[in-house]
Amino acid sequence: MAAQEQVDLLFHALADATRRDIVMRTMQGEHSISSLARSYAMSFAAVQKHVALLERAELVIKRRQGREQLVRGNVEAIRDVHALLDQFEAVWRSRIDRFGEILATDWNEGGTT
Amino acid sequence: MAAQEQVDLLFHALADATRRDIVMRTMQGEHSISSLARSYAMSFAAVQKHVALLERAELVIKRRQGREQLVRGNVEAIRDVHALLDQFEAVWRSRIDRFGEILATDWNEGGTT
DNA sequence: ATAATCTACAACTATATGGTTGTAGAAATG
DNA sequence: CATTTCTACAACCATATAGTTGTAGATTAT
Repeated sequence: MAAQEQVDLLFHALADATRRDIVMRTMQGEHSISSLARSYAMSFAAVQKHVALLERAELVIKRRQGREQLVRGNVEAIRDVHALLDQFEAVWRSRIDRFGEILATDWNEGGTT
Repeated sequence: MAAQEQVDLLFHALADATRRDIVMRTMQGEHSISSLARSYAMSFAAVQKHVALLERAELVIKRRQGREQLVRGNVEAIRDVHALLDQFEAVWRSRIDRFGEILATDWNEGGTT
């Protein structure tokens, strides 16, 4: 899969509150799909679809233990997204540097809100 | 709009290569919708839809200048996404701290790759 | 004044997505 | 061994999305 498609998938996977919650829970510790499914007001199959999408986005990793699949969050993928956002910010910063807009530094840049 | 819906929108807006490119270009400097549209192999109306979605996600800001709308990137929204990702990483870190897995610290944590 | 450019949106189409129900196999439990 | 639990996926439906074409008004250029 091309890099851009993987990036599409990463952001798309996080564009849903249920999936974000699954990632958050599995960052804390491993969960089976059934135990995850018990937390959401939707069918088991729906949760399973969410987990499958998260796996394709490499935001979670599954490992089988007997009849159960245990799911754990993958912090490396979060760091990948982080790095992409850093690129956006770097472009914005280079714009300020280029124009040398002194007023720009008055924009609460990284400061108090 | 609820906070979670806005987060959905933010990640969804970034889940498309064309929209990411629009954000990147407008982080560098203001562009009219027409000048943006000339960069992509799709209709003007399609690009306009993308810009509208980015505006709803607050990733870009529009200002009218005569008959043109000038679009500029909004780094604050990028920082909002950043902060969300930091929360995921914080949860992952607290898991490591809780278990006190010494081996975990050998995982190139924040170090050389 | 007229033509060109820019923008906005409606209506449409094809595809993708989110969730459900149903079926079925593997493993754990009693 | 029988039952229960867990998982995987197909087929379906309703809704959302991505892009197109067409129409129209506002602004700028000639």
